[in-house]
Amino acid sequence: MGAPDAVLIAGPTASGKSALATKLARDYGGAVINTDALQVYRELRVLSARPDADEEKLAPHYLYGFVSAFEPFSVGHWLEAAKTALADARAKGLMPIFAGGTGLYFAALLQGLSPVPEIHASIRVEARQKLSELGNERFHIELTARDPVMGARLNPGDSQRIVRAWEVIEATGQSLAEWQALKGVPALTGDLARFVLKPNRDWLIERIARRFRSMVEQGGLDEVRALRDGGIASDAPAARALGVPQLMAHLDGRVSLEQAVEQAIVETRRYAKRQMTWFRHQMPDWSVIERSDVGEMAAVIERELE
RNA sequence: GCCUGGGUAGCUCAGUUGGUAGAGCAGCGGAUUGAAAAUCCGCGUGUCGCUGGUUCGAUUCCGGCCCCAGGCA
Repeated sequence: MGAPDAVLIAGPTASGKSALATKLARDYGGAVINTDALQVYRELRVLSARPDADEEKLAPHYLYGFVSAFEPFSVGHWLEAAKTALADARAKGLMPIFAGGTGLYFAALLQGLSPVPEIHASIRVEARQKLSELGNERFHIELTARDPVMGARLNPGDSQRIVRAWEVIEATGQSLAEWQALKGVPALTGDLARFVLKPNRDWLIERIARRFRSMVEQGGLDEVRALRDGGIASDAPAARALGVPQLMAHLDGRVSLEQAVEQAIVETRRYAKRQMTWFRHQMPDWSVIERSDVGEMAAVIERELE
């Protein structure tokens, strides 16, 4: 069947995606393109488990640590950057290998995003202020009055989505439901080899705990301290990265380091569970790889690519 | 050895004047369209230490045994 136009590797946190992607990139003359929402942040090398300089030397890497944790960032920004990276890799004759754990980013890549206009920052701020003034229940009632479809679709507790729905109808005069009914344009098409890693759960749980402890030993606290010194907003995406709120609480003297570490490990486990739910239901036709050794995973993929 | 307290969900515990039990945390399942490592929705998963007795019925009452913690020797 020959080489595919691109390889996609999705997997839960700590499943060994990066090492696998790098190995494949070396074996096939490819480039690794980050498909993870947090590994884009420059300031979070350790805590986001970003490949280090040595690993990046083994093969070309795109979209790792390329934005500031203090700047606004979202799927849309990532998708634009991914298109550029994809074109660049192809121009250099490198096989694009998308690797990461963010299901939404893969969805955006493969299906595109609905063409919702950019919402001005002032409206976004206003929406959030309104939510905190009114509280979820009343905010949701108000949203429903203006946008019955989204009001019915969303749960009042779902702060992130009710705010989004509100700001969209406020800024565009149209329901987010109408916008989302307009399909996006896929950014990546062609012959795609798609794989989702599904490690043994006990193995993954063990690895998550071990990895987080080593992150703390390798400077994780310093990264959090830097974010804090920089005055990062507590609702900024990078401030919500796994481990950051917990270590921040420790730096503020509210919990012991051990408590912070344990809590961060629990949160990471939950995240892995959510990721696996996404992969199971949103990516039903991807090839599942149940091995967890990098060499074995690569062998499975290489066999499929023959 | 004796005394006291305790053995109930993965953990910490509550409770049943006798009708096979429920909270928190953990866990499990699900949703997911521009902050997604986010945000949200749903679900108790159990030899009530073991063993006899009383009883229509025992996790609950009584006896014996085992285990844990503390105290006295």
